[in-house]
Amino acid sequence: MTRAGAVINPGQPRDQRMNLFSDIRGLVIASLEAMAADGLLPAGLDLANVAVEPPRDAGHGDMATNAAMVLAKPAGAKPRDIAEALVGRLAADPRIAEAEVAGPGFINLRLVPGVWQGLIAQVIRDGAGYGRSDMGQGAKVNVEFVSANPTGPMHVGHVRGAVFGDALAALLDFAGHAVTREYYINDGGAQVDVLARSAYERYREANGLDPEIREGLYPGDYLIPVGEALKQKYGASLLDKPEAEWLAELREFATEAMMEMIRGDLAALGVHMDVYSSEKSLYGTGKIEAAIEQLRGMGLIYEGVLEPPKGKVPDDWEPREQTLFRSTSHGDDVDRPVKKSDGAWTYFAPDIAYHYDKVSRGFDQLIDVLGADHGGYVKRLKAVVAALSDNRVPLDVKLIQLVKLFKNGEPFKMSKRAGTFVTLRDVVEQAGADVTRFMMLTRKNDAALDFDFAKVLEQSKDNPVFYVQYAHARVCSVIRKAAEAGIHCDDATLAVADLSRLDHPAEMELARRIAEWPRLVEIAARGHEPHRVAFYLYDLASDLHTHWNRGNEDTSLRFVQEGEVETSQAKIALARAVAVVISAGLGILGVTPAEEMR
RNA sequence: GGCCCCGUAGCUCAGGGGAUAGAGCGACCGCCUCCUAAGCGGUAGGUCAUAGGUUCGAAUCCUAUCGGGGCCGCCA
Repeated sequence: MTRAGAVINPGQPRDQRMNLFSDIRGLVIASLEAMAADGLLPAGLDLANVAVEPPRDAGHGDMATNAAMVLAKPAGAKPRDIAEALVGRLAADPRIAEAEVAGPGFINLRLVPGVWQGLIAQVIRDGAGYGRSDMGQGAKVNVEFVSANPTGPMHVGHVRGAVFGDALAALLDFAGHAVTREYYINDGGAQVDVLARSAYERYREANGLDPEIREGLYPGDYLIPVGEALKQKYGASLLDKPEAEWLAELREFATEAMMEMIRGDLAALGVHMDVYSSEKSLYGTGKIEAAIEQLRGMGLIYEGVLEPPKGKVPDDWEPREQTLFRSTSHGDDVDRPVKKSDGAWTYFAPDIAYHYDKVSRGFDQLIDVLGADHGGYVKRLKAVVAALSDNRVPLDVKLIQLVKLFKNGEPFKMSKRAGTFVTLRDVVEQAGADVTRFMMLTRKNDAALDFDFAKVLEQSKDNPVFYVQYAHARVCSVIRKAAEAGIHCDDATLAVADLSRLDHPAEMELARRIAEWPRLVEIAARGHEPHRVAFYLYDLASDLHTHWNRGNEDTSLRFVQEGEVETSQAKIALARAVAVVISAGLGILGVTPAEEMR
C-alpha cells in the first residue's frame, strides 16, 4: 500500500471546479448506482437526498454520508445492511483511507493525506478562482438594492442594504450567475416635488434672500450647493416666477444633483451599480399603462371596493371604488389598488411597470433588497412578478432589518434636529469601508444589527474584521520572512512543492476547512445569504490562529523550518492556501485583505 | 383583527431534518529565550419560548399558544 505517500489529483482539468465534497458525493452516488446494477439495491432510487457533509465532530472523520439512512425506507432494507455494503465499495477507492458505519447509520469517511495535499496544490493553482461554482449556470439575476429616495445623502440606514446587496451580487457572480446590480430611483413621487421646493429656497438664499425652510421641506445643508449651482445656471431669473414655472425644471436639476451625491456615497462604500432605473421614466411613456393592460388581459385588473381593514378601522375610512389588481390570485391576502380615486396611479403602479420591465429584460431571477418596513409589500410584488412572468421568474425579497447605532455601548437615535443624524459618509470616514462592510454582514439580514463605533474601530480579536484580516496578514508575514531567508515561495513554486511533507493531523485539519469553501459558497449563494461567507472566514481565521499557536509548543508545525527549504515550502503552501481563500472570501464581501497590520 | 420576522449559554449571535447543540463577549485558570501574544488553550454556563403533531430521527418541518418587533387606508 503506497497510497498514503502519493499526492492524489495534483491537477484537474481547467474547466472542472475543485470541490472535494461534490467529488466524494459523486463517488457515493456511483457506488450506489453500482449496487443497484448488481441487484443489491432497487433500481431507480431517488438519490437527491444523499448528502456528503463535514461531520459536526471532527473525531468522526473527514466527511460523512447519510446515504444508508435516507435509502433504507425506499429500498426496503435496514440502514445497517446498506451501509455495510456501501462501505465496502467506498473503501476500494484510492481516495478513501477509512470508511465505517457509525451512529444510527452514518458512514464516516477518512480521506488519504494525498487528497488533502492535492487540494492545497489545486487551491494555489486556482488562486482567486478557487471556490467558484458553476451552480448558477450563467442564469441572469437582477439584484435591486439601495433604491434610496433621491432627496438627500445616504444615511446609516441605507448602508446595510447597500452592503448586503453588493455582497449578494458578488456571491451570486462567484457561484456562476450573470448578475446585474440595479438601483431604482424613486423620482416619480411627491417627495421630489418637496426636494425641488427645498432647492428653490436654497436658490433664493444663494441670491441673497432669506430662505423659507417651511415645515415639511428638507432642511439639510447639502442643498446649499444645489442652490448655488442653480444661481450659476439661472441667475436671478426664477426669483419672481410662480412655482408652476420652475417646479419641473428644478425637480430634474435637484434630483440629478442628489443622484450624483448618492453615486459618490456608494462609491465611497465600494458599491458600483450596473443600471440605474428611473421611476419617473415610467410615467407618460405608456409603460405603466402597458403593464396594467398586460395584467388586464389576464383578467387581473378590475374596478371594485375593498373591505375596510380589520381591527382598528381608520376614522376616515370610506368604501370607494378603485382600480384593483387581483393579487389574491397569486398568493396575496387582499387585492391592491393601482389607481387612486382621483384617477392618479398609486405608488404600486410604477412598481408593477418596473418589475414588468425587469421580467421583459430577460432575467431568470429577480431579487429585491428592501428595508424590513416594506414587509407588507412582499406578497403583492411576488404576485406581480408571478403574473407578469407566467410564474417563470422567481422573485426573492430580502428584507433588511435595522441597524442600531451605539457609541461606547450607549445607544443613540438619529435625529436631524439634535445633530445626531449619521450619514453614510460619516460612517465610512470614521470606520472605513472595509470595517463597515464586514460588520454589516456579521448578522443575518433579517436580524437587527448593533453597530458600535467604538467596537468597530477596535484592533483586537473582538473585532471580527480585524481578526480575519490579521490571519491573512500573518500568512503574508510568513511569506515575507521566508523570502528574506532565501526560500522561494511564489505561487508557481508552492504549487509544485513536495506536499507529501504535509501529513500532520493539525495540518490536515486546516486543509479540511479549506475544502469546505466551495461547498459554503454554494450553500450561501443558494440561500442568498452572504453573511455565511463572513462567518466561514471567521472560522477559517480561527483555525489559522490555532494552528499558528501550535507552533509555539511543537516547533515542527511552524510554517518556516530553519534550514529545510522543501519542508518550509510545503508548509507555506498550506498557509498560502488559507490566505487565498480568505482573500477570495473577503473579495466577495468587498473587503480588502490586509497584507500587514499596523 | 390580519400578514411577515424573531424567541438557542448571564450578554450578542451562528446553526434551519441527523450522531454528545456551537462561537464571541463577560467570569475563572493557564501559554511569549519561538514565523506579529493585535494571538492561543482550558474551566464554568443551555427544559434550543411553551404544548401538541409529522419522522427511524426535530433547535430545525407543521399546528396552536405566549412573548418581542415590523407592516396593514387612494404615503412614497
